[in-house]
Amino acid sequence: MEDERYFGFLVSDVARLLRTEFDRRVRDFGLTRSQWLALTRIYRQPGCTQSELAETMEMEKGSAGRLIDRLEKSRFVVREADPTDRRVKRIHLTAEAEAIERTMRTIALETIHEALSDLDEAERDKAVEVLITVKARLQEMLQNSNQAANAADRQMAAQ
Amino acid sequence: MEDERYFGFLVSDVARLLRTEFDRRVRDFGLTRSQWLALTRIYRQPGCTQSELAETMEMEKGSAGRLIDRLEKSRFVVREADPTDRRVKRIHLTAEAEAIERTMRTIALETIHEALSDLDEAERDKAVEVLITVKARLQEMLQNSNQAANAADRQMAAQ
DNA sequence: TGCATAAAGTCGCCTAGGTAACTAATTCCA
DNA sequence: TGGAATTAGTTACCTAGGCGACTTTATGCA
Repeated sequence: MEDERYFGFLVSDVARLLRTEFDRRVRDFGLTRSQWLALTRIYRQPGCTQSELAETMEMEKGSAGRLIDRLEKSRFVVREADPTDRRVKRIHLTAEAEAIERTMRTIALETIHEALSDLDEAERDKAVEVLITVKARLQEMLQNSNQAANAADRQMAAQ
Repeated sequence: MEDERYFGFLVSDVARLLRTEFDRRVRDFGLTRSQWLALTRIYRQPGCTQSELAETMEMEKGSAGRLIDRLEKSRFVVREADPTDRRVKRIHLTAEAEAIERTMRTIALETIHEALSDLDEAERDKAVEVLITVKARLQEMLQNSNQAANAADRQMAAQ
Protein backbone atom coordinates (compact mmCIF):
# COMPACT_ATOMS: atom_id res chain seq x y z
CA MET A 1 0.00 0.00 0.00
CA GLU A 2 2.74 2.43 0.93
CA ASP A 3 4.64 1.69 -2.27
CA GLU A 4 1.52 2.61 -4.20
CA ARG A 5 1.59 6.06 -2.69
CA TYR A 6 5.23 6.24 -3.68
CA PHE A 7 4.20 5.59 -7.28
CA GLY A 8 2.05 8.70 -7.18
CA PHE A 9 4.90 10.82 -5.89
CA LEU A 10 7.31 9.42 -8.45
CA VAL A 11 5.09 10.02 -11.44
CA SER A 12 4.59 13.63 -10.40
CA ASP A 13 8.30 14.10 -9.77
CA VAL A 14 9.33 12.64 -13.12
CA ALA A 15 6.77 14.70 -15.00
CA ARG A 16 7.89 17.89 -13.28
CA LEU A 17 11.60 17.21 -13.78
CA LEU A 18 11.02 16.35 -17.42
CA ARG A 19 9.12 19.56 -17.99
CA THR A 20 11.72 21.65 -16.17
CA GLU A 21 14.65 20.16 -18.08
CA PHE A 22 12.89 20.49 -21.42
CA ASP A 23 11.86 24.07 -20.75
CA ARG A 24 15.42 24.88 -19.80
CA ARG A 25 16.76 23.46 -23.06
CA VAL A 26 14.34 25.34 -25.27
CA ARG A 27 14.09 28.58 -23.31
CA ASP A 28 16.07 30.43 -25.95
CA PHE A 29 13.56 29.45 -28.63
CA GLY A 30 10.82 31.32 -26.79
CA LEU A 31 8.56 28.29 -26.48
CA THR A 32 7.59 26.30 -23.42
CA ARG A 33 6.82 22.61 -23.40
CA SER A 34 3.06 23.20 -23.31
CA GLN A 35 3.29 25.62 -26.19
CA TRP A 36 5.36 23.21 -28.20
CA LEU A 37 2.92 20.38 -27.48
CA ALA A 38 0.14 22.58 -28.80
CA LEU A 39 2.15 23.31 -31.93
CA THR A 40 2.73 19.62 -32.65
CA ARG A 41 -0.97 18.99 -32.38
CA ILE A 42 -1.89 21.92 -34.61
CA TYR A 43 0.77 20.74 -37.05
CA ARG A 44 -0.94 17.36 -37.28
CA GLN A 45 -4.42 18.89 -37.38
CA PRO A 46 -4.15 22.24 -39.13
CA GLY A 47 -7.28 24.36 -39.01
CA CYS A 48 -8.59 22.64 -35.92
CA THR A 49 -10.98 24.54 -33.68
CA GLN A 50 -10.04 25.57 -30.16
CA SER A 51 -12.41 23.03 -28.71
CA GLU A 52 -10.86 20.27 -30.82
CA LEU A 53 -7.42 21.30 -29.60
CA ALA A 54 -8.62 21.30 -26.00
CA GLU A 55 -10.04 17.84 -26.60
CA THR A 56 -6.86 16.34 -28.04
CA MET A 57 -4.73 18.03 -25.38
CA GLU A 58 -7.16 16.81 -22.71
CA MET A 59 -7.57 20.18 -21.10
CA GLU A 60 -10.37 22.66 -20.49
CA LYS A 61 -11.25 24.90 -23.40
CA GLY A 62 -10.56 27.93 -21.23
CA SER A 63 -6.99 26.77 -20.67
CA ALA A 64 -6.58 25.97 -24.36
CA GLY A 65 -7.88 29.40 -25.27
CA ARG A 66 -5.29 31.09 -23.09
CA LEU A 67 -2.53 28.87 -24.47
CA ILE A 68 -3.55 29.97 -27.95
CA ASP A 69 -3.62 33.60 -26.79
CA ARG A 70 0.06 33.37 -25.83
CA LEU A 71 0.99 31.53 -29.03
CA GLU A 72 -0.82 34.13 -31.08
CA LYS A 73 0.88 36.98 -29.24
CA SER A 74 4.24 35.36 -30.04
CA ARG A 75 3.23 35.01 -33.71
CA PHE A 76 3.37 31.22 -33.76
CA VAL A 77 -0.29 30.79 -34.56
CA VAL A 78 -3.19 32.60 -36.18
CA ARG A 79 -6.92 32.38 -35.47
CA GLU A 80 -9.14 32.36 -38.55
CA ALA A 81 -12.88 32.74 -38.70
CA ASP A 82 -14.90 29.78 -39.96
CA PRO A 83 -17.10 30.77 -42.90
CA THR A 84 -19.93 28.39 -42.00
CA ASP A 85 -20.05 28.72 -38.21
CA ARG A 86 -19.44 32.11 -36.75
CA ARG A 87 -18.77 30.68 -33.28
CA VAL A 88 -15.63 28.76 -34.19
CA LYS A 89 -12.08 29.97 -34.72
CA ARG A 90 -9.74 27.76 -36.69
CA ILE A 91 -6.09 27.61 -35.67
CA HIS A 92 -3.19 27.59 -38.14
CA LEU A 93 0.58 27.60 -37.65
CA THR A 94 2.66 30.43 -39.04
CA ALA A 95 5.58 29.54 -41.31
CA GLU A 96 7.98 30.41 -38.50
CA ALA A 97 6.24 27.99 -36.14
CA GLU A 98 6.46 25.15 -38.66
CA ALA A 99 10.18 25.68 -38.94
CA ILE A 100 10.69 25.76 -35.18
CA GLU A 101 8.56 22.66 -34.70
CA ARG A 102 11.25 20.43 -36.18
CA THR A 103 13.99 21.82 -33.93
CA MET A 104 11.85 21.46 -30.84
CA ARG A 105 10.94 17.91 -31.78
CA THR A 106 14.61 17.01 -31.95
CA ILE A 107 15.27 18.57 -28.55
CA ALA A 108 12.29 16.74 -27.07
CA LEU A 109 13.59 13.44 -28.39
CA GLU A 110 17.09 14.13 -27.09
CA THR A 111 15.77 15.07 -23.67
CA ILE A 112 13.61 12.01 -23.25
CA HIS A 113 16.29 9.77 -24.74
CA GLU A 114 18.77 10.99 -22.18
CA ALA A 115 16.24 10.69 -19.36
CA LEU A 116 15.60 7.04 -20.28
CA SER A 117 19.22 6.17 -21.01
CA ASP A 118 19.58 4.03 -17.87
CA LEU A 119 16.76 1.71 -18.98
CA ASP A 120 16.98 -1.19 -21.38
CA GLU A 121 14.47 -1.68 -24.14
CA ALA A 122 12.34 -4.18 -22.24
CA GLU A 123 12.08 -1.84 -19.26
CA ARG A 124 11.04 1.05 -21.46
CA ASP A 125 8.40 -0.99 -23.24
CA LYS A 126 7.03 -2.32 -19.99
CA ALA A 127 6.93 1.13 -18.46
CA VAL A 128 5.01 2.50 -21.43
CA GLU A 129 2.56 -0.39 -21.20
CA VAL A 130 2.03 0.18 -17.48
CA LEU A 131 1.54 3.91 -17.92
CA ILE A 132 -1.04 3.30 -20.66
CA THR A 133 -2.94 1.01 -18.31
CA VAL A 134 -2.87 3.50 -15.44
CA LYS A 135 -3.84 6.39 -17.69
CA ALA A 136 -6.85 4.51 -19.00
CA ARG A 137 -7.95 3.68 -15.46
CA LEU A 138 -7.59 7.32 -14.39
CA GLN A 139 -9.56 8.53 -17.38
CA GLU A 140 -12.34 6.18 -16.40
CA MET A 141 -12.22 7.40 -12.80
CA LEU A 142 -12.46 11.03 -13.89
CA GLN A 143 -15.32 10.24 -16.22
CA ASN A 144 -17.17 8.63 -13.32
CA SER A 145 -16.50 11.64 -11.10
CA ASN A 146 -17.93 13.90 -13.77
CA GLN A 147 -20.98 11.74 -14.23
CA ALA A 148 -21.55 11.69 -10.47
CA ALA A 149 -21.22 15.46 -10.32
CA ASN A 150 -23.64 15.91 -13.21
CA ALA A 151 -26.12 13.52 -11.63
CA ALA A 152 -25.91 15.52 -8.40
CA ASP A 153 -26.50 18.73 -10.37
CA ARG A 154 -29.56 17.25 -11.99
CA GLN A 155 -30.81 16.16 -8.61
CA MET A 156 -30.39 19.71 -7.34
CA ALA A 157 -32.10 21.17 -10.40
CA ALA A 158 -35.07 18.86 -10.06
CA GLN A 159 -35.80 19.97 -6.53
CA MET B 1 12.92 6.43 -30.45
CA GLU B 2 9.31 7.37 -31.05
CA ASP B 3 8.14 5.22 -28.17
CA GLU B 4 10.51 7.14 -25.93
CA ARG B 5 8.72 10.34 -26.74
CA TYR B 6 5.49 8.57 -25.93
CA PHE B 7 6.87 7.82 -22.48
CA GLY B 8 7.24 11.55 -21.87
CA PHE B 9 3.67 12.25 -22.87
CA LEU B 10 2.36 9.39 -20.75
CA VAL B 11 4.16 10.41 -17.59
CA SER B 12 2.82 13.94 -17.90
CA ASP B 13 -0.69 12.69 -18.62
CA VAL B 14 -0.73 10.29 -15.67
CA ALA B 15 0.60 12.93 -13.29
CA ARG B 16 -1.99 15.44 -14.43
CA LEU B 17 -4.89 12.99 -14.26
CA LEU B 18 -3.80 11.84 -10.83
CA ARG B 19 -3.65 15.40 -9.54
CA THR B 20 -7.01 16.28 -11.07
CA GLU B 21 -8.78 13.22 -9.67
CA PHE B 22 -7.26 13.71 -6.21
CA ASP B 23 -8.11 17.41 -6.14
CA ARG B 24 -11.64 16.57 -7.12
CA ARG B 25 -12.01 14.07 -4.30
CA VAL B 26 -10.71 16.40 -1.62
CA ARG B 27 -12.15 19.66 -2.89
CA ASP B 28 -14.70 19.76 -0.09
CA PHE B 29 -11.94 19.60 2.52
CA GLY B 30 -10.52 22.88 1.29
CA LEU B 31 -7.09 21.46 0.51
CA THR B 32 -5.42 20.81 -2.81
CA ARG B 33 -2.96 18.04 -3.47
CA SER B 34 0.02 20.38 -3.25
CA GLN B 35 -1.21 21.79 0.02
CA TRP B 36 -1.76 18.34 1.43
CA LEU B 37 1.73 17.26 0.33
CA ALA B 38 3.14 20.24 2.19
CA LEU B 39 1.15 19.30 5.29
CA THR B 40 2.48 15.72 5.27
CA ARG B 41 6.00 17.05 5.11
CA ILE B 42 5.49 19.57 7.88
CA TYR B 43 3.83 16.81 9.91
CA ARG B 44 6.98 14.71 9.61
CA GLN B 45 9.28 17.68 10.16
CA PRO B 46 7.49 20.09 12.51
CA GLY B 47 9.19 23.43 12.97
CA CYS B 48 11.02 23.17 9.66
CA THR B 49 12.08 26.37 7.94
CA GLN B 50 10.60 27.44 4.63
CA SER B 51 13.84 26.70 2.85
CA GLU B 52 13.93 23.20 4.33
CA LEU B 53 10.37 22.64 3.15
CA ALA B 54 11.27 23.90 -0.32
CA GLU B 55 14.22 21.52 -0.31
CA THR B 56 12.24 18.41 0.65
CA MET B 57 9.45 19.31 -1.75
CA GLU B 58 12.03 19.94 -4.46
CA MET B 59 10.67 23.31 -5.41
CA GLU B 60 11.90 26.91 -5.39
CA LYS B 61 11.69 28.73 -2.09
CA GLY B 62 9.50 31.36 -3.71
CA SER B 63 6.93 28.74 -4.66
CA ALA B 64 7.15 27.19 -1.19
CA GLY B 65 6.64 30.59 0.41
CA ARG B 66 3.46 31.18 -1.55
CA LEU B 67 2.19 27.70 -0.75
CA ILE B 68 2.71 28.49 2.94
CA ASP B 69 0.96 31.83 2.45
CA ARG B 70 -2.16 30.04 1.29
CA LEU B 71 -1.96 27.42 4.03
CA GLU B 72 -1.57 30.15 6.64
CA LYS B 73 -4.51 32.09 5.25
CA SER B 74 -6.60 28.92 5.53
CA ARG B 75 -5.41 28.44 9.15
CA PHE B 76 -3.68 25.12 8.49
CA VAL B 77 -0.24 26.37 9.39
CA VAL B 78 1.48 29.04 11.48
CA ARG B 79 4.81 30.76 10.95
CA GLU B 80 6.89 31.24 14.09
CA ALA B 81 9.98 33.36 14.51
CA ASP B 82 13.23 31.58 15.29
CA PRO B 83 14.82 32.94 18.49
CA THR B 84 18.40 32.45 17.32
CA ASP B 85 18.18 33.50 13.67
CA ARG B 86 15.92 36.38 12.85
CA ARG B 87 15.87 35.52 9.15
CA VAL B 88 14.13 32.17 9.49
CA LYS B 89 10.46 31.37 10.04
CA ARG B 90 9.56 27.96 11.43
CA ILE B 91 6.42 26.26 10.21
CA HIS B 92 4.01 24.36 12.46
CA LEU B 93 0.69 22.65 11.78
CA THR B 94 -2.45 23.79 13.55
CA ALA B 95 -4.47 21.18 15.46
CA GLU B 96 -7.10 21.30 12.74
CA ALA B 97 -4.52 20.53 10.06
CA GLU B 98 -3.22 17.52 11.97
CA ALA B 99 -6.72 16.08 12.15
CA ILE B 100 -7.36 16.63 8.44
CA GLU B 101 -4.01 15.12 7.50
CA ARG B 102 -5.23 11.61 8.34
CA THR B 103 -8.37 11.91 6.23
CA MET B 104 -6.44 13.24 3.27
CA ARG B 105 -3.89 10.47 3.58
CA THR B 106 -6.65 7.89 3.33
CA ILE B 107 -8.11 9.56 0.27
CA ALA B 108 -4.69 9.74 -1.37
CA LEU B 109 -4.15 6.03 -0.78
CA GLU B 110 -7.59 5.18 -2.11
CA THR B 111 -7.04 7.28 -5.21
CA ILE B 112 -3.68 5.78 -6.09
CA HIS B 113 -4.87 2.27 -5.18
CA GLU B 114 -7.75 2.61 -7.59
CA ALA B 115 -5.52 4.12 -10.29
CA LEU B 116 -3.16 1.13 -10.03
CA SER B 117 -5.86 -1.51 -9.68
CA ASP B 118 -5.29 -2.92 -13.17
CA LEU B 119 -1.65 -3.74 -12.37
CA ASP B 120 -0.32 -6.78 -10.58
CA GLU B 121 2.25 -6.52 -7.84
CA ALA B 122 5.22 -7.27 -10.07
CA GLU B 123 4.17 -4.58 -12.53
CA ARG B 124 3.79 -2.01 -9.79
CA ASP B 125 7.18 -2.82 -8.30
CA LYS B 126 8.86 -2.70 -11.69
CA ALA B 127 7.19 0.60 -12.51
CA VAL B 128 8.37 2.13 -9.24
CA GLU B 129 11.90 0.88 -9.91
CA VAL B 130 11.90 2.33 -13.42
CA LEU B 131 10.55 5.67 -12.25
CA ILE B 132 13.23 5.88 -9.56
CA THR B 133 15.88 5.28 -12.21
CA VAL B 134 14.47 7.90 -14.55
CA LYS B 135 14.04 10.41 -11.74
CA ALA B 136 17.66 10.01 -10.68
CA ARG B 137 18.82 10.51 -14.25
CA LEU B 138 16.71 13.64 -14.62
CA GLN B 139 18.00 15.07 -11.37
CA GLU B 140 21.51 14.58 -12.64
CA MET B 141 20.64 16.25 -15.94
CA LEU B 142 19.16 19.26 -14.17
CA GLN B 143 22.16 19.53 -11.91
CA ASN B 144 24.41 19.60 -14.96
CA SER B 145 22.24 22.25 -16.61
CA ASN B 146 22.51 24.39 -13.51
CA GLN B 147 26.25 23.96 -13.30
CA ALA B 148 26.61 24.89 -16.95
CA ALA B 149 24.45 27.98 -16.40
CA ASN B 150 26.49 28.99 -13.35
CA ALA B 151 29.74 28.48 -15.22
CA ALA B 152 28.41 30.73 -17.99
CA ASP B 153 27.47 33.35 -15.41
CA ARG B 154 30.95 33.27 -13.94
CA GLN B 155 32.36 33.61 -17.43
CA MET B 156 30.23 36.69 -17.97
CA ALA B 157 31.16 38.16 -14.61
CA ALA B 158 34.89 37.67 -15.26
CA GLN B 159 34.80 39.67 -18.44
C1' DT C 1 -41.60 28.45 -36.77
C1' DG C 2 -40.22 29.45 -32.35
C1' DC C 3 -38.24 28.40 -28.22
C1' DA C 4 -35.20 25.50 -25.41
C1' DT C 5 -30.90 23.43 -25.43
C1' DA C 6 -26.29 22.85 -26.68
C1' DA C 7 -21.86 24.29 -28.28
C1' DA C 8 -17.68 27.66 -29.03
C1' DG C 9 -15.09 31.04 -26.94
C1' DT C 10 -14.00 34.49 -23.47
C1' DC C 11 -13.26 36.14 -18.97
C1' DG C 12 -12.45 36.32 -14.01
C1' DC C 13 -10.89 33.99 -10.15
C1' DC C 14 -8.31 30.38 -8.14
C1' DT C 15 -3.87 27.24 -7.27
C1' DA C 16 0.65 25.99 -8.75
C1' DG C 17 5.30 26.64 -10.03
C1' DG C 18 9.64 28.92 -12.20
C1' DT C 19 12.87 33.01 -12.52
C1' DA C 20 14.91 36.97 -10.99
C1' DA C 21 15.53 40.98 -8.18
C1' DC C 22 15.44 42.56 -3.75
C1' DT C 23 16.06 43.20 1.65
C1' DA C 24 17.57 41.77 5.97
C1' DA C 25 20.36 38.92 8.67
C1' DT C 26 24.21 35.97 9.30
C1' DT C 27 28.64 33.91 8.52
C1' DC C 28 33.21 33.76 6.91
C1' DC C 29 37.64 35.25 6.32
C1' DA C 30 41.54 38.43 5.40
C1' DT D 1 36.96 43.41 13.40
C1' DG D 2 35.01 44.96 9.18
C1' DG D 3 33.60 44.12 4.72
C1' DA D 4 32.34 40.33 1.29
C1' DA D 5 29.74 36.45 0.45
C1' DT D 6 25.95 33.66 1.68
C1' DT D 7 21.36 32.57 3.27
C1' DA D 8 16.14 33.21 4.38
C1' DG D 9 12.32 35.07 2.85
C1' DT D 10 9.37 38.22 0.02
C1' DT D 11 7.83 40.10 -4.14
C1' DA D 12 6.78 40.88 -9.07
C1' DC D 13 6.11 38.89 -13.35
C1' DC D 14 5.61 34.87 -16.23
C1' DT D 15 3.25 30.22 -17.92
C1' DA D 16 0.03 26.67 -16.90
C1' DG D 17 -4.33 24.73 -15.80
C1' DG D 18 -9.11 24.02 -13.38
C1' DC D 19 -13.75 25.92 -12.60
C1' DG D 20 -17.74 28.53 -13.39
C1' DA D 21 -20.34 32.35 -15.31
C1' DC D 22 -21.25 34.54 -19.35
C1' DT D 23 -22.25 35.80 -24.55
C1' DT D 24 -22.98 34.53 -29.09
C1' DT D 25 -24.41 31.38 -32.37
C1' DA D 26 -26.34 26.85 -33.93
C1' DT D 27 -29.21 23.13 -33.58
C1' DG D 28 -33.08 20.31 -32.46
C1' DC D 29 -37.58 19.45 -31.37
C1' DA D 30 -42.59 20.23 -30.35
